[in-house]
Amino acid sequence: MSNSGQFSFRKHVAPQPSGNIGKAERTRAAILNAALGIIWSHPFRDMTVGSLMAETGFSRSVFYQYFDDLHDLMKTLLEDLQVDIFDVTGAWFEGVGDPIVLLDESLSGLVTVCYKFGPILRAVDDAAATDERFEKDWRRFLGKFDDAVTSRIEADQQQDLIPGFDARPIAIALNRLDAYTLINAFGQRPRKNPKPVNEALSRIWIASLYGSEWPEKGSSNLVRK
Amino acid sequence: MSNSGQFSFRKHVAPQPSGNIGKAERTRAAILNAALGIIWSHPFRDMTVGSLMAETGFSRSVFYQYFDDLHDLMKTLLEDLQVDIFDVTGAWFEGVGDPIVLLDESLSGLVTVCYKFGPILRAVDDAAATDERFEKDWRRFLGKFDDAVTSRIEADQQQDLIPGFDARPIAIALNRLDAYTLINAFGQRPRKNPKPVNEALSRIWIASLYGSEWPEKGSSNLVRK
DNA sequence: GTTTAAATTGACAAGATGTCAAATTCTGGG
DNA sequence: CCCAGAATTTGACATCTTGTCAATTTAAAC
Repeated sequence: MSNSGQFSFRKHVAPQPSGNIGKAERTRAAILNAALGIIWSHPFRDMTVGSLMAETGFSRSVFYQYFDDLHDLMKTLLEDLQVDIFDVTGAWFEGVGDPIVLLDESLSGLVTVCYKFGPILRAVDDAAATDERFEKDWRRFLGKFDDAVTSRIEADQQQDLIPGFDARPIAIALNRLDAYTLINAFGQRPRKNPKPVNEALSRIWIASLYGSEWPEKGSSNLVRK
Repeated sequence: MSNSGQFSFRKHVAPQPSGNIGKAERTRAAILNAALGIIWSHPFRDMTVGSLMAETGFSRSVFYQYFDDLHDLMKTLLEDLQVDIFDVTGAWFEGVGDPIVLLDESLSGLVTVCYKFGPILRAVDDAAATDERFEKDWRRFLGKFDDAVTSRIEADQQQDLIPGFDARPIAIALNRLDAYTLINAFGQRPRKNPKPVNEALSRIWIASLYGSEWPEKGSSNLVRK
């Protein structure tokens, strides 16, 4: 899905013995494209195998030749999304340079990708609610980020760039912040303006991790009146 | 749902002309209790009208005498939850006293309630994915918090307790942080330990809103090596 | 061109939903 | 105590969606 939106699934088209492209691969790609088309303008709950295959012109049973069910199809979409997202957020995770600058870069990359693929992200989350196996896939996806963020925080803590709190709960919380703020903002059209979203996420991440001064509970200078 | 868990739906039981309780009310309550019982140990997707009514001993069609569909039932559960949550988070919203202390109180109240009713919260979110009308209810619910938090932030900004950023995007982001961190932690058993969750949320909210020192991008004292 | 494997189809059984008319059970007035 | 009317409950039905299968059509290799 590194291409720009709805159509053409080069990624899924395996090379053919001859220079030609197999019918099967073309059919599979057509189904995936039809799915994207639906997801872009309708919630996941409105996509049935029937409505999906109607878009393609093939009969309904063809679907089952290529996918186990709709959630299996969503898994493919999620895998593509995962590549794009890890690509674009790599900077901070690798961590060479000013961590605040890197974090800012990673977040704005994330916002850009999710702005582009917001409806897919939303469909993935919706689909996870209705299928046990796919829910696990979605959790695994989020879990990878939880691990990566936890590691990054712990590394920076060892250098005293980040105060020494329990990293994992914060990592989990910040990832849920991202995922659901982005789904809320870009999950359906009309999508919100990405700028304020980006600023909000940056502010919260940076304040939580690198904001150096920690007000004490009851610190007098913050008491009203 | 101010009572402690699965059973007894006094709230839904209307007073009777005579001291007695109508059969209808009892049936309705039995259905709601059965729903809670299911939600506590199974994901929402496994609850069908059939499985639900099997628990009650009534026939499946009785369900439709009392609710339009499962989402209509979930709406009732959400409404109860909403009361409990607004109850317990009121402190910071009203805002008389040290705002950091108040915020901390509100958050720990929220954690307590969600620890108690986590599976319901999760079921509500899952249910929202499968029904248009109920999704709107869930959004309205979150929206009320978005409004309340935005107001509170703006009020504190006017007193220079909080820096003058665009309040609404931050409010939305922080509410998604809460909702989905809590669903993740307490939405299914075994629930996580509430203490670290509470600490993580407090840290993030307080740092984002009242953390006074804001590191600049590229500030040299944070560059590695 | 024929053969063999892949791709596609239509028909089917199972499970869930929401509706309805009919049957049963309550309730209050005589 | 009994009965009429209302409230409650039931079983059967039509519809939709899903996933499977055997049969048929189409494409590729020899």
